[in-house]
Amino acid sequence: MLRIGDFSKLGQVSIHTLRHYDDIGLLKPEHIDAFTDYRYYTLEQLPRLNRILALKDLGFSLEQIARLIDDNIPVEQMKGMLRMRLADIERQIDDERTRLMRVARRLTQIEAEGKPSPYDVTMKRIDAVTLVSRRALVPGLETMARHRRALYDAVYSALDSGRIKANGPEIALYHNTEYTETDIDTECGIAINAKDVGKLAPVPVGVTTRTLPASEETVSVMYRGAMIDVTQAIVAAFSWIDANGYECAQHETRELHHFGRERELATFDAPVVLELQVAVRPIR
Amino acid sequence: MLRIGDFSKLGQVSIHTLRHYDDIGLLKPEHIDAFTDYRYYTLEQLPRLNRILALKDLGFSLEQIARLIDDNIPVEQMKGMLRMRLADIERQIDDERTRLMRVARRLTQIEAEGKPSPYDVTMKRIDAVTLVSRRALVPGLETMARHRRALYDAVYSALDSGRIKANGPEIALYHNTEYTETDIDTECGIAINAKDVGKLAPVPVGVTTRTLPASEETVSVMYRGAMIDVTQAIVAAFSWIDANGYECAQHETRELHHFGRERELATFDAPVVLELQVAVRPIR
DNA sequence: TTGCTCCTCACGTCACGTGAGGTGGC
DNA sequence: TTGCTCCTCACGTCACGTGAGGTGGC
Repeated sequence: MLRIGDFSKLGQVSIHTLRHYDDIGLLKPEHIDAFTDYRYYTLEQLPRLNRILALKDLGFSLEQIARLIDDNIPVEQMKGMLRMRLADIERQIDDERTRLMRVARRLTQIEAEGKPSPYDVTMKRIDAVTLVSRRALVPGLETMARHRRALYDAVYSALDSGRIKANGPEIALYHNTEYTETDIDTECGIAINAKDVGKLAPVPVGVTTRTLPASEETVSVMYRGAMIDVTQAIVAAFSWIDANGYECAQHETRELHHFGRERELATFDAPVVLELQVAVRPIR
Repeated sequence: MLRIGDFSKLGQVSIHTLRHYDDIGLLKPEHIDAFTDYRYYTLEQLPRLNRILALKDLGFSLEQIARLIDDNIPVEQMKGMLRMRLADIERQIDDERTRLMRVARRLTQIEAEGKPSPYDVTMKRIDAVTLVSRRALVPGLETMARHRRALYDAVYSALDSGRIKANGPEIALYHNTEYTETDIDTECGIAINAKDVGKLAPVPVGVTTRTLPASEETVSVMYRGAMIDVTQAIVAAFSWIDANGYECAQHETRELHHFGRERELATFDAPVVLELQVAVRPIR
């Protein structure tokens, strides 16, 4: 009979670990002294301890190990658990590789620009939204504010005449596939509850209703500053997408006006908080 | 001002998470109502939340994130933390790949033999040991027991004449580089305390003292059964080494007699518990 | 008034590590 | 008798999740 200290040396585990395995019933000492409560192990228990450690090495939890060891489980089930483990590890390696790319990209960004980017990119899931909107080609940046005011006016008048309430922030969409400062294909809209679509009376010319699809993988950037400088954040988002092995899944960038209504801004220089979203997918 | 529920929707985090970030001081609400204790956030806090989430995506702990965000830390330090993170992730991917190999190997082993192997392989670190031993070429398995008895007799008589106590189990070493059943190059020894080397009087012919080096990466297999069948466990160990991308670092297999003294065994069929150890290194 | 939202404990997760305070064995 | 080994609580880790039980706001 071995005392816990000797058994722990043979097995290369801490005494505390052995006590823990006793507590959870994974490896009970062969005998416990009734007076001293000393735990006594036998040499024959060493292979069991080794089996536990070997399975722990493979990444199984102690609960899984208990199942793999105690019931002499059927071979098929054992194989099943190993296959699950394989899949888990593969997924985890994939995740870590993604992480690696992101960290590396952040590092090269700092090295290139000398300071960390003010734009932090995250990934989200987004739900589908029912959008009432109007779209137009804006000839240039100078006339942007005026054009968009007209677009939003049309959208809001459609909502008002149907007595429909907005169901989220304003959403502006940019449809150009490349960065441009002329002929900007812009859509201004607002989300409504899908059940309210029927309430829409005859709408102003050019106003349409459609559903923007949900997107499992969406790149999101929070922007805080003047409306007029938002292109910086758009550039940051696309450079992130490019550097991290993604591509656009839909050819549009969404701009969510968390700050409120664009029409109520004094100028395009006023500070706002908005969110850019681009639906993406991994390249191949 | 946004209530916690609205802020949590904008940021795509749970309310509980926001409360947690408040508790640890990572993201304090802009205002807390003195009567209701309601937390109120502002839109301007959204970019900070996003930065937290982005850094969490990179795998930083909340404590690290607090440092990366709060003090406007020097760029060099920021780069340093990113490089550390890179190294951590790379090491983790390596670990997972090792794990993957082990799980895969276990699966193919079961598929090949129809049942799980009775031998569980683990990796250990082992310390250097000072060994008093005698070595001989054993012509065949039939005479193994007799030859080894003679070897151990010589070793024990050396210890006895120097009044030295053993400092661990008996260790038998197999020096053959390949599996063989004839001319087995066998060494039988016992560990002593390094300080006792001087006490050794003139020793029997063939008995020598040397230090077995420590080994960071050692493959270990616990064996329980008859001495005579131990070759099965040796084969299992070497097949594991081969399948998991390792090679032997020293051309010897150690056999640790945890069960006691080989001389006191009635026969080589008696059940014993022993451990096989092979020092290894990753290939390339 | 009825839901809805928010609040503060408090415990659980996972596999132990780290003391605190005390006792048996040689 | 003195170290050494062992014992049982009990709390800490990490980033929250999950109730319990209660209250403010429209």
